[in-house]
Amino acid sequence: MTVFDELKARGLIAQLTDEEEIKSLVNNGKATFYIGFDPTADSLHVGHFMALCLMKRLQMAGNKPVVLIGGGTGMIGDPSGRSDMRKVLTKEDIQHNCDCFKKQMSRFIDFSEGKAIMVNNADWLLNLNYVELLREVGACFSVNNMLRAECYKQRMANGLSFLEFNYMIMQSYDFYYLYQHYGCNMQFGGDDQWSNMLGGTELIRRKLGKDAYAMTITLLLNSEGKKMGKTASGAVWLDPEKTSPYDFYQYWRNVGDADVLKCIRMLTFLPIEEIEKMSDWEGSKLNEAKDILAYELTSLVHGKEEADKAREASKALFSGGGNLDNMPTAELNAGDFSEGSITLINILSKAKLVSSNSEGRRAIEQGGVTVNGEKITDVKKTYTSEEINKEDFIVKRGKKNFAKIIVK
RNA sequence: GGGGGAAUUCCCGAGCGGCCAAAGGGGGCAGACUGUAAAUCUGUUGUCACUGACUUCGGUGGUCCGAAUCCACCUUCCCCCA
Repeated sequence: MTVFDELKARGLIAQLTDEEEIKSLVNNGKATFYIGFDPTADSLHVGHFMALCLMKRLQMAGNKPVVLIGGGTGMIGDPSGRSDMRKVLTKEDIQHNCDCFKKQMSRFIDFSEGKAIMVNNADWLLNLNYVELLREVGACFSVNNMLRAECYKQRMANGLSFLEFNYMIMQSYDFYYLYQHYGCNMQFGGDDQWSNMLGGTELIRRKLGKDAYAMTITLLLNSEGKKMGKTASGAVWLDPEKTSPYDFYQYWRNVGDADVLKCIRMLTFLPIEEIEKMSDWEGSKLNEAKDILAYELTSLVHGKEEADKAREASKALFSGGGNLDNMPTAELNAGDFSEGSITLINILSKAKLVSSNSEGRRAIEQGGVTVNGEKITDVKKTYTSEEINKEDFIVKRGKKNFAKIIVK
């Protein structure tokens, strides 16, 4: 199966400018393509992961990826898919984030000589001269057309600043620049980037009379139409410091029935034939698919060893048996005890199982807290360090939040 | 530049000078049911030393015994006119 057909079969492709042309470029390893990453945080998250996978797939087929870090565009902020303005980042923040991105990406993409390159659009955007730019590319854009773009429409209600309005022009300029300097003939991006990307192909056509192509990746939405990779407390990060491998594993272990296969198809590198076999799994059999999904992704992102640990811990906690050594652990020290004992509420909050004492109290009152399998409903319950260290001391809040407590 | 309107808790959104930690919905959390799923039902959802106290309604001052609510100024946003 060709790369292109594979992408298609996995449902990764959302929109294309020219299917035949893109197909032939990509399948023959003739594409030099770029994907832009805005350095709005100090870690990549699941949304970026899709793009990284796509790059990897295409790189394996002989195409050359250009990773564009938006050090320059990051100073403007992309209004696409947002109803309010982004926080304006400082130069220092952006630089820091760029550095973090580079480190994480190197895990996935082979940046060795001639295989792939990484560029930062700050290098050319920041030196642009306003009037020159207006004359050079400003004339190629129609405000009428821009305002018709979906990404701006959504913002018209709440107000769109001129700063953000220019984002499309900057992104288009990037493509134009990369085309000229690196022979970059294709741009990929999230589906929400479509109009920005078209701006680029259009600019290249007008300025250079050449064809360049754009393709968008399907946004990974769950069955309710919400972006996946987001939890109530924020994104699911690829950085183990921000989202532990265990939590990462659990996130995928808990996807809804309706979304498992889609996720496996779009995010893992399992052969399609193997995935097709799972398509008639139902009911509790689907739980196996969830385990496969969680394991595959964790091992792609954090390595096999971490994936094994996360799987072990999950087995131990949810189905009994197994190895408890790898479960999330919280350490207490002598200072946490007063008069030789510590309240259960304090343990909960030290282990970060709850975010405030009030929440801990509530959890206990509602029967949501278990210590070594025994439900505790006494809000004032206390423990001594001997009791905690006697054997494994497992505190559980709700069904899915565990911590092993150790006193040093 | 002129005129009008808005800012409330995680989000949307109600809010009479005291009965306001602030209606309702969404989301979150917990319980029941399950398959670590979904749906449903119930409880809960500012903080703490939790029958009490403390801090919150864009910001700063003021009026008042008492302010989310009234006044002044400031900030930000929306709408109409130019």
